[in-house]
Amino acid sequence: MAISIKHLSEACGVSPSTVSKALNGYADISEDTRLRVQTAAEKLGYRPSPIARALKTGRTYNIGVVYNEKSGSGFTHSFFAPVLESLKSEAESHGYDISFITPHSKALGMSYLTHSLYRKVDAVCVLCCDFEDAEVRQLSRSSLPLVTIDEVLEGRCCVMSQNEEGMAELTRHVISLGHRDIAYVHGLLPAVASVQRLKGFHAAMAGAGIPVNPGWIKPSSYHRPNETREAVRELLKSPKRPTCILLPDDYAALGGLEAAAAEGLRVPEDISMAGFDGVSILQMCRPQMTTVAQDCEGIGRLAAQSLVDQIENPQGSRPLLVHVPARLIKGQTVCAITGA
Amino acid sequence: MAISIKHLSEACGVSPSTVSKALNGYADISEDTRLRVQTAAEKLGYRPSPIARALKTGRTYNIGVVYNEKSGSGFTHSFFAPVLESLKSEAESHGYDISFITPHSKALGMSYLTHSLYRKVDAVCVLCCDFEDAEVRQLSRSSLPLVTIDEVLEGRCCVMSQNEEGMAELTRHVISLGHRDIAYVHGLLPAVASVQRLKGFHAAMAGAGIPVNPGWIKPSSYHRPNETREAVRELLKSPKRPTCILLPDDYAALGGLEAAAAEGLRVPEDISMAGFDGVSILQMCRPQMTTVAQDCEGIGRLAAQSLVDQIENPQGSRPLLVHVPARLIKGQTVCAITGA
DNA sequence: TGGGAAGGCGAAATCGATTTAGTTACACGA
DNA sequence: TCGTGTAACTAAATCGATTTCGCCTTCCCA
Repeated sequence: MAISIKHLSEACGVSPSTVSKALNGYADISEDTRLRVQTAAEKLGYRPSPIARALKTGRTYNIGVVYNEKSGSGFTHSFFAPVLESLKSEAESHGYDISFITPHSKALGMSYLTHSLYRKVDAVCVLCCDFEDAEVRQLSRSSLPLVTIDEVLEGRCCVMSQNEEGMAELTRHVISLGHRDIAYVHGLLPAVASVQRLKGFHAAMAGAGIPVNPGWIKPSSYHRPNETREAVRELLKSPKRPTCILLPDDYAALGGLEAAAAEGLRVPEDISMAGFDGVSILQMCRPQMTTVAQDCEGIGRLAAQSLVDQIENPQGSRPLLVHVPARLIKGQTVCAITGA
Repeated sequence: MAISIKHLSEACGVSPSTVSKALNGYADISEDTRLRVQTAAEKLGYRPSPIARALKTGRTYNIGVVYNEKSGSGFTHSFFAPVLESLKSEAESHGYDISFITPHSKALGMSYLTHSLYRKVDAVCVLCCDFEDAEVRQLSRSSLPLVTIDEVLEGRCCVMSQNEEGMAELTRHVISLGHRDIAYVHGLLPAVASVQRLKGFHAAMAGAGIPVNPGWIKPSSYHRPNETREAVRELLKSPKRPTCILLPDDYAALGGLEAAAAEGLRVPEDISMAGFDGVSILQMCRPQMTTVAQDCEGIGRLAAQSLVDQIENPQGSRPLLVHVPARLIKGQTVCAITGA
C-alpha cells in the first residue's frame, strides 16, 4: 500500500536507519544525504506510519476525550459540542487527532483510565461527564496529561468561563432595566461553575443594594427544561411574583418559557427571563434569548493548547485555572420595568 | 505500563505464540492450555495492544468519518451531529472507534484518501462534505469499505431518509388543512435528497389535483437561514401570495420566520410554514415547527452496521441504498385555512 | 608514522502483537 | 524396529518505524 521507510531507503541507496535519522533531524547525517532523503520523501509522498511509530515511541498523537453522552445530549449538546469542535480543530493544527474515551466501552468493560492506556492516548480532556464518578477520580490521579472543562479536579488544569463576572454582568443588566424582584434558578451544586455564577449574582445584587429573597433561589439542573419548568412554575405561584427569573442555561430556559406560557404570561411583557450559554440557534428564535455567551471556541482552543503544552513540555509550569471571558447578550427576554 | 503478551506468556509458562493462538481460537491448542491462558488473561487484565495488532494485521478497528465543518456547522449541525453520535455508538458496540478524516489535515496536506490510508482506517463514512469535491470522488473510487449519508456516490452504499415519501406526507398534511397555494423553497440541486423531496411534493400536489405554480418553486440552500430569508421575502412580495411555504430544513426555516416577521406577518395566522429534519431543540421553541423528523438515530446505526458488515464480510452482497422512514410532526407553524 | 578524534553511516535490537514453518513427543501400523 | 501421522507447542519472521551502539574512513597532530 503506502510506501514504507524501506522503500524509501532503497530509493535513496541508504539504510532505513539513515532515512529515519535524516528525517528526524539527527546530527550524524551529512547535509548532502539529508537533502537527498528529504527530496525523495517529498517526491514519493512518504509518511512514517503513525502505527509503527506509536509502537516504538509510545506516542500516538491522539488526544482522548471523555465524552459521556448520558450526562448531556451528545454531540448536539449546545455547550459541549462547540467546545469539542474547537478542541478538535486546534488539536489537529498541532498534529493531534481526537479519539473518544467512552464509559465502559461496551463489552470491553474498561474504565476511563484503562481505556486511555489501552489506546495509548497522549493526553486526556475531560469534557463532559459526571465529575463525582470514581472513574474520573482514578483518571485524575494518573500521570496522564489532563485538562478539564467547566469543572475543577484538584491539582489538574481546568479551562472554564469567567462565570462569576459573566453572571454579575447579566444581573447588573437586569437591575439596570429596573428589576428588583429577581429570582435565581441555579444549576447543580456543588459544581464550581454553579457556585461561581451564584456568587456573581449575589455580588451584583449586593452591589446594587438589593436584598436577595432566599425563597427565590431555587435548585434545578443544567440542560433539563422539564426540571426548570417545575422550578419556574413554583416561582410563578409565589404570593409575590418575581419580575425576572435567571435560569441555569438557555436550553433549560425553554422550560421556563413553557411554564410562563402555561400560566398565560407573556415573556418579556409580563415576566422577564434570562439564560446562560448563548446557544446560537436560540439566538435566531423569537423572542431572542437574553443570555451570557460562553466563548466555546476559546475554551476548546485553550484546552487543546494546554494539553499539547503538557505533552510536549512536561516539566514546564502552567496555570491550573484558565478563565475565559463571557459576553452578555442583551436579547428580548428581559425588558424594562415600567414602574411599580 | 500495561501488561504485554510476553508477561502473560511467562505467567502461564508458555510461549507468546501459544498465548496469541489460545486467545484467537486456533485449533492446535489444547483445551487445557487455552483455559489456563484465558483465565490468566482475565485475572491480569491483559488486552492485546491495538497498535501492535494493527501493525501486524493492518486492521485498526477504526472507522474514519469525513466530516467537513466548513460545509455545515460542525458538531452542532442539527442533522449531522445526531447521526454522527448514533454512528459512533453503534460502531463502538462492534468494537470500532471513530476517527475524523478532516480536509487537508492542515500542514500535512493530505487528501481524504491519503489520510485514510495513512491512518489505516478500516472503513470510511462520508458524512458531511461537498460531494462534488474531487477528493471525495477519489475516496469513492478506492477499495475501502465506504458508506455515504444523505447523498449517493455511484456504486457505493448509501443511507438516507425516505425523503420522497416524507415530503409527500408533509404536503398532504398541508393540503388537508385547506391549503392550495403552496410555495416550495428547495435545498441545493442536484443533491439526491433535494430531488427526492421535490418529487414527493409534486406527487402529493398532483395526487390532490392541485396545479403547481412554477414561480413558487424557489432555490435556496440547506442550513442557510439568510438565503432562505431572501427567498421567502421574494415570495411574500408576489402579487398573489402563497398561504403556505415549505422550506429546505428547520434551521433554514428560521430565516423564513424572520422574513415573515419583517413583513408584519404572523406565523401561522397570516402565513403557514414548514421545515424538515425535526430538530429537537426547535420542537421546544414556540411556535413549534411543523416538520418531518428524520430518524438520525436509525440512519447512523444503519450506516455503522453497513460498514461493519462490509469490513467483516467483504464478499457479501448488500443493498446499495438503505431508506429510513421519516415521520411527520404536526407542529404549530401550519394552520388550517379558514375559507377563501 | 601511529594514535585519537570526529564524521558519517549501518547493523541490530526493540516495541507487541500475528502467523508460518518447523519441532518435539508419542501412538500406531507394517 | 522403523517409518508415519498427529497433537501440541515453539522459534522465528514480520509489520514499520526508532535508537543505541559499533564500525570504517578521514583527518589532524605529536
